[in-house]
Amino acid sequence: MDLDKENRISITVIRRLPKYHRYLGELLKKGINRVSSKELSDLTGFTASQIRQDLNNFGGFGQQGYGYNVEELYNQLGKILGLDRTYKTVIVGSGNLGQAISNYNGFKEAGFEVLSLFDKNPKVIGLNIRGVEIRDVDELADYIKENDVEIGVITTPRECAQDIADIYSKSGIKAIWNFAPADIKVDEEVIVENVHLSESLFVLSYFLNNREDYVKN
Amino acid sequence: MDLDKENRISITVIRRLPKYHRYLGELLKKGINRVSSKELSDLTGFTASQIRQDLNNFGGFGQQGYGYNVEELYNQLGKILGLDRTYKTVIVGSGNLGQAISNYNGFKEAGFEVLSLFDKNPKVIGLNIRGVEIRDVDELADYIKENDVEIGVITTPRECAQDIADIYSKSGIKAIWNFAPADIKVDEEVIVENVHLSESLFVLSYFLNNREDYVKN
DNA sequence: TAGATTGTTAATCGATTAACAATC
DNA sequence: TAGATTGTTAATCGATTAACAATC
Repeated sequence: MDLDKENRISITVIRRLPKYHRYLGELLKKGINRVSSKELSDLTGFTASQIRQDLNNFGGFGQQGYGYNVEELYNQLGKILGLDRTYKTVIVGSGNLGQAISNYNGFKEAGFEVLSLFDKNPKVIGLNIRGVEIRDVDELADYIKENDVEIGVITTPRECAQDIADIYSKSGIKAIWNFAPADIKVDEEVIVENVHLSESLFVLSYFLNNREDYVKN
Repeated sequence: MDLDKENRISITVIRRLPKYHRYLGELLKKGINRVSSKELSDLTGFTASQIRQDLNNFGGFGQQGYGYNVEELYNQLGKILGLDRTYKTVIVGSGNLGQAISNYNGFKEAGFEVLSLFDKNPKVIGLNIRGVEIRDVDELADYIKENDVEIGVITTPRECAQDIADIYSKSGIKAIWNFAPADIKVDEEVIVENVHLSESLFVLSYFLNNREDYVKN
């Protein structure tokens, strides 16, 4: 029997965690310090039963007859998601999308610090975007090693994505956040999270043309 | 028995369609005119059995002993996804993310035409971003009605998202592509597709800290 | 104590995979 | 015809929901 497989928490559970975390953060900001699975269900749209199941994968955070302590659960989920530390990050592709990510304060607040942008266009190399310099992509590998960069973002055109992924992979980066509409191939140990915007738009388009298949959530 | 429910194609199937479509487009560009479910499996990472099941939800596009005709399947999937026509689109929030979407040729090529950007910042109203004007958000409702806009994008900060969603909803927009980190509430008949970038990043962060749970795909 | 709500097991539901007859 | 590969049914697997004892 494969114990790893037995204990592994399924991806469907993990993808719900950020939403719990977000709503708990909102409750916390409102000064609410207690929440039941039923109330979380009303907020998130997931069933109360599912929420209790999900959370119990990581431990018994609740208390019978009471519910969950908002602050504690928020912090626990933050820890589970790895939001209790910071991550050195670089972005390759300094176009609008790269800049959008670089400038977004929400990521910085969550611990994702963009050290540098990279591009191959000489016209933009050297520019400074709200305090973040654009460097030559030729320097990427060295920069990653020298600065212990852990996360690499790809916001280049599709054609360049695999090349950048190769550099990332060889330079020992731990995870790649890929926005290019391509499925990049990397070494086993590198984690890849894709954001395929076209796919999302096409799903929207599908439902626009097939309303009868559309169910909220 | 609810026939609607019986016939409804599940969201998990629909979310795989854009990937099939993308790889078929690549095969087509390479001049390959025939593909088997086994070959599509190697490309996409889904099982051949699943691919055949998925496609058969929409009709028997294949031929025993032969496989699928690349061009025909590509066109059929495009039709299923609604990519055989164009969509009038507006974007509210003319920051980097809004501009990234407005400028991206891939969406235009797929039929999504950005008519206008909108913003509430007087400093940017009137500017022209690669041929797309930034208008005052006060004109949004009228503009949508006058131009029969079908799709509205939200690339504003979180705080404004619900307000924009309300305007969209009241103006008769058919679908909202939401990038704000909030779950907007709209009328039943409006389709909402969310792109929650933080959630994607947090999942990446989870796997970075829990490698043993990471499985490709 | 009585009421509320969790943690957890069992039941159900749905999605994926396996298998193979049909047939090109 | 022989080989290949689909379309489709049945089997398996996994995820969600229901139920309720435990307990705060």
